[in-house]
Amino acid sequence: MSNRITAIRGFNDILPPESRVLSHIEYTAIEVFTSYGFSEMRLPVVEKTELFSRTLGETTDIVEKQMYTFSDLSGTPLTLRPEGTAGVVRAYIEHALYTKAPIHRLFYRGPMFRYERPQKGRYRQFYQVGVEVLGDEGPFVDAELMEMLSVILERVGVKGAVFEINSLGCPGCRQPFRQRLGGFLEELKERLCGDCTRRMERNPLRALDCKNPTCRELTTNAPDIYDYICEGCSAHFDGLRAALDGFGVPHRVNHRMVRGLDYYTRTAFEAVVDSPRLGAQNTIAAGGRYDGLVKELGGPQTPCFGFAIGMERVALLVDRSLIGEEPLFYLIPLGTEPQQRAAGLASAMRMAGMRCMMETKRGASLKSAMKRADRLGAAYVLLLGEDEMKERSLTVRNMTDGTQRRLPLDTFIEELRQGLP
RNA sequence: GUGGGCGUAGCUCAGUGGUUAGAGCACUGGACUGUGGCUCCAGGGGUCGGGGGUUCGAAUCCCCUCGCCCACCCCA
Repeated sequence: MSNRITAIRGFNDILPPESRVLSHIEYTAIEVFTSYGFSEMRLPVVEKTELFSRTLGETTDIVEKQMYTFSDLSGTPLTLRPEGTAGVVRAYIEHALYTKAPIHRLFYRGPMFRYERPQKGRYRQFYQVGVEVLGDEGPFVDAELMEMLSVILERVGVKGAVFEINSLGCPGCRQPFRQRLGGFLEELKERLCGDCTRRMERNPLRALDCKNPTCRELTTNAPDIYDYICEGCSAHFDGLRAALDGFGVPHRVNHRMVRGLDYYTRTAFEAVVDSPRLGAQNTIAAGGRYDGLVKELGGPQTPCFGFAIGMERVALLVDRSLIGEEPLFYLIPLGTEPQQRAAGLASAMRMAGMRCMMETKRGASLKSAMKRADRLGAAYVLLLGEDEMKERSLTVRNMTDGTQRRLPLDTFIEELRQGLP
């Protein structure tokens, strides 16, 4: 047992029935995305390391210590994608999509990888579905996409999500603010917690997000980004709030919210849920605007907005009773002649869109076959034995209430589909 | 990277120095030879996470190690 090969830390096998929850979220999200005009982009899971180190920021945690980086046999440094946006932008430029339409609405899905210590709602391989709008400067789309996200959450039964929004300004106005904030923190250096003194150099904005009560106290009078952002950014943020009101999306301004990636500009947001089911986590989806990224990667200046949903986190909150399942029909043939006949019947049922399984164990007793049907959660058992064959019929047993009736072989599919007994 | 909790059957766990390590659930079969769930009976299944030590004797005590979970950090 101990020398068996197991999956590696933070890489989980997602088995039924849990896998169904993930599929349900993904399916729902894609359906909603599609209704908002998004199309799928299928992207590689591995990219050149440089793509991430350049776009996410050299000093971000992800780039510094969370990337799965390795060299392939040719010696090229590669990285398992830690997030989706960089790849989308890379592909957008590589295929010159900006020459094909002024605005693109794209979505992606799949696993992301970050080397972190796993805990509830956080894994080394985790799944996201995300969207990106490229070529629209907002702020109306920003709000539209948040509204789209709220629709998805509502459909999968996640209650109590709050949208926290903030403006991070643009490179022009963020720089002075950062400096001013750096100076402010410098003076408090001795009294701030260890984490915050470390944050000061790397990313001073993070200190604003510290949970330590002393730090919170000390930073109550910290400079507010609102006093620094330029007119354009300020108008954009006001526009966003108005648009959110227009869409009826409840939101909360959080001037201290910070994003972990450097490429964000202006709008940043998080969908936050306060629930013990999420463990220490509270963000289930997040995103924002990245108006400078396309240009930085060699494309034309292109304003963009996007977000990603953390599927495992949403899975912790979904209302599982909303995940419906088609009834399962379990076909049990008894004897050689019925067995030969059964394959055709099962095939016809499946063709008609019904979910059907057959007892495949040869010579199994009816009792054990019934037991298997029960365990598989069959809604109905279809019994085909010598008696039935003689009168060209089928015994249908309702596994919930135990009632049975005979239906003719020629018409039973029709009858079952019309009204389930 | 740091801290805490936990590793005994497929799962949930009992057993804290003394025969051959147990229970419930699950699995297979039977009672009930064409009828599941409830009941009863039987059966299969264990390097007690791994290694070392103490002891006449270790699942149990000591040391080391690996793994899982949770939290910090950070994030989806």
